[in-house]
Amino acid sequence: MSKEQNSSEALSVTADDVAKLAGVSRWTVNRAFKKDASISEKSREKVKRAAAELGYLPDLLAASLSSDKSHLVALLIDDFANPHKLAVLEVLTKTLRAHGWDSLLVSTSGEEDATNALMGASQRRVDAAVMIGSGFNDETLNTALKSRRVRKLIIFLRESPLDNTLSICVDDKIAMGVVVDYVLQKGYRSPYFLAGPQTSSAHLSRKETFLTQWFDATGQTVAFSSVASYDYQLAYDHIQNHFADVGTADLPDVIVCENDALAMGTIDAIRYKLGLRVPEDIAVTGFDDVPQAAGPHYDLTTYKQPLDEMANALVNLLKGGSGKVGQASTEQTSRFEGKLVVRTSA
Amino acid sequence: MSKEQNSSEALSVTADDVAKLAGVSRWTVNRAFKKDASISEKSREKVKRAAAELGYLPDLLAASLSSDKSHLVALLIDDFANPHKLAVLEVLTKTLRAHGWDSLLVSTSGEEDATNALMGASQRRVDAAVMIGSGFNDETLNTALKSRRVRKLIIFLRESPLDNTLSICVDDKIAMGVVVDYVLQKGYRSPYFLAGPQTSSAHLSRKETFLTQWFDATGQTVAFSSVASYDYQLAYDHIQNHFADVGTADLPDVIVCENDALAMGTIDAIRYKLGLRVPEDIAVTGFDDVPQAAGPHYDLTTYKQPLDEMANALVNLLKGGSGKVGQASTEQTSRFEGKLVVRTSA
DNA sequence: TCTATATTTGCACCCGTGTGCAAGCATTAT
DNA sequence: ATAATGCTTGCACACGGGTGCAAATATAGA
Repeated sequence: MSKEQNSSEALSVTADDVAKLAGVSRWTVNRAFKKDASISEKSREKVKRAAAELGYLPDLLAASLSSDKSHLVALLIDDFANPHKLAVLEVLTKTLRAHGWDSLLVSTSGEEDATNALMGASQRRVDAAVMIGSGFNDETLNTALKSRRVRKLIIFLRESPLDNTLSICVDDKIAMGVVVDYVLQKGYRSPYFLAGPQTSSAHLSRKETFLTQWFDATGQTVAFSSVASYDYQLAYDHIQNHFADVGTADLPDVIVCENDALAMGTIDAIRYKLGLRVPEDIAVTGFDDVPQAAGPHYDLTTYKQPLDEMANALVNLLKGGSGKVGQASTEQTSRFEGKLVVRTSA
Repeated sequence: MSKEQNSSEALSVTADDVAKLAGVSRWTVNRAFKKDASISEKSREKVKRAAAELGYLPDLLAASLSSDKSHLVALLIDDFANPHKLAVLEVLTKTLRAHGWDSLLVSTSGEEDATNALMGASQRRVDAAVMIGSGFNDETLNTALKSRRVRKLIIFLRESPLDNTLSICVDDKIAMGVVVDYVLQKGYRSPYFLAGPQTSSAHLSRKETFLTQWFDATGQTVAFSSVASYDYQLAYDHIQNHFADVGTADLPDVIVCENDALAMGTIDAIRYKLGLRVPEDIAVTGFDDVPQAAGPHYDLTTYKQPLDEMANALVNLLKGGSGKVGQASTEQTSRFEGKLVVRTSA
């Protein structure tokens, strides 16, 4: 029986112990574990062998403390309703770990909590905080920035609304251009745009980009509405209510959704509440390409973001050292180009 | 130093700085931030004010190093395909944070990687490692345990196969009992069980529990099969292939799935490949109650685990208590009771 | 008022590793 | 063989705060 799961001595194997066994100094032990350290192969061999025998591994806490580099990144998420987040988390944690960073996952609820979370992360000396998604409004970011306790603040999957933060996201202009082209080419003429929460910032949203581009191409304005969060259920309810009493002639022929979560709610509302067919009566497009979108039920035409590439960009940013919080730069935003995944929903 | 600080200065505000400003010693500053410390309200006030002015927050790295408590928990996940994981992550991170723990998210791919991940986490002195899900086999766990570098190893959502690990999971016996009762009560007589990966351990799987209980209730054995991972697509393909050439008379009247991911794949295969109806031709049950299960498309009858309760149990375990809240035993496995969510799929 | 007791405060030492420098050693050129 | 050069190695000091104990102060009891 092991109420005590481990022996305490195993945990306290320190570089000194290894040094004694290997007959070298503690610092030589240290160097044996450092990649580009100046140490002879012979010593390294010797140390590694001793370390293995004792089960020694360098203590990252102590290392972080003295080197002032934690190799820790905080991932802040406020919206766990969107299944896309799971894919994002997977890519980010795997990519980061492959490059030597560990991920601190922090879920935040509400805006002021985001600031708390950021402060908490900073207490762990994270090398960077990555805010994933859209629920973080400008207020939050501003407060966070003012506190000045986070080394790097990176907005992931969203255009940065402030000029002193870094941002990694898809190029909405290109993306929406592709969607507009596709929708037009398929012959749809009266689109409806379903957007998520509208932030107060003046930056161009995906919705506005679509509306503008559609207007440029056709001279027509696009009807739209937005729901309070990127939530399946909200989209479902909204579409149902919004189009319940609309005559067939006035229905859109395609509903362009800001992401897949909304698109899936839209499709189900069209089918199960409006009693119409997708895509015959109303077509639907999404954004993200979540796993469910590929299933036979939704079979969603959607725009896929190059997550791997974007994760690598994040690592690059971490390695780069540029882009300190509060430091203005002209390359604050890295925009990426994804690709349209055509399926049968539109 | 003026009130205005640039970012690099702000990061290095230390307890000494606050002490100087407040006119006390560093240790008093420290106590002001500790809950049950012996310190007068007056001093605490004074220190807090000074700390606020400087923007001081105690450094968790240093604290962890010297106190040997990191207040960090590693969450190991190897299966990001299952949307249920997102809900689990949300509950765990929120609950842990509410109790003062941060979460290190580690995604592992493959068995040997799990051991690496565990070692990596131990280098950060995590208070505990929580292995979430099913992909971790006994070999992995054994290796991890042998290394003895992790303080506490907790298996979440799965029965622990070893006797020196802790486990927090749903009581499969009760859960499957509820499912068996429900299926019987609805009049289904020829069930089929679709299981996920079968671990080599001798512990009772959900599948075997169902089979046993069904046999006890009806004297009939249940046909079953298993797929290599809890994956929508695998279930979809498997059901499609398995039942493609089966005559209508030989089809099961209900397919009991080990979790919702499999159930959703099963439903879509039944509808889109076999061309049959759910539940009229074949009913389907799941396990987990993922958000998608509630949608009108699947509208899945499924068994919901009490995640909040289980997360609290985890916290309890971390605090040194037993798994079950308010229970003082040193049981290795804490089993919880969920509830059946009845919808229209069965 | 004075001592007995409880509460606050300060301090030496420790946690385990990184950094820059200088001494030690080996290798090569003269 | 000797000096110049380049690797290796050891070391003092730092990182920021926790712990237990002793000194200092406040409170209570007589």
